[in-house]
Amino acid sequence: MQELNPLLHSQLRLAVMSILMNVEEADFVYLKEKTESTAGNLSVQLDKLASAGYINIEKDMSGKRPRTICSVSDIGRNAFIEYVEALKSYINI
Amino acid sequence: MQELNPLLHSQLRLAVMSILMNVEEADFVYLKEKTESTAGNLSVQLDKLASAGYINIEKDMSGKRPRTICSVSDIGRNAFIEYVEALKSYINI
DNA sequence: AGTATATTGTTTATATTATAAACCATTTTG
DNA sequence: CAAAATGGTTTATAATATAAACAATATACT
Repeated sequence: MQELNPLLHSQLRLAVMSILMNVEEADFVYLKEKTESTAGNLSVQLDKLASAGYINIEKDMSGKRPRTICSVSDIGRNAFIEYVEALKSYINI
Repeated sequence: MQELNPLLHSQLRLAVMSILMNVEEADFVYLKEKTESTAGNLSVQLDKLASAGYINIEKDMSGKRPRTICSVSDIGRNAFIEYVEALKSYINI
């Protein structure tokens, strides 16, 4: 059986990646609402994805309020695709 | 976003369920080899699946060596199917 | 104007989970 | 008979996810 990338095999991180795979970019607040997560949890998981190079995080302080903008990187996109392939071997689709 | 049943969203437990979905039954040794897990880890995860009623465990001591035989229950089968459906909303298949 | 509340996060603490190490009973092998 | 293998379980440790507490600024209220 193939191994499931542990970084992606987490509900919240998978949700974030899933969203980012389908949009150019998404900010912290949007991700928080979409995933229905707490800010703390989201913050931690975004850091992990960024540390692995799966997403790019840009902190924009130019506006009145801080804004954290995330987008998936090529590495992240490939990892996600590989994860999905591995997953398919568990659930027969 | 739908929630992913935490009991199934674990690599080893998912692997076990995935195997059991496709066979009548499987014993401890077979599951251990297929999943390449340690005995301790497998023992714990099988217990969890059994506690949730997802699998039936029959301990056969009739032979020379003990034998632990597992099979998926109806509850487990339904939970697995639901899990897969939820998962599909994350990875667009 | 000054205080209260909301926004946008981060950091730290706690609970849960997964994993591995240690152990036990029996059985086979040399 | 002693040593190793089989088939596990129990307990300890490491990793992870989650939540609670905190901080800095911005907006709203009186």
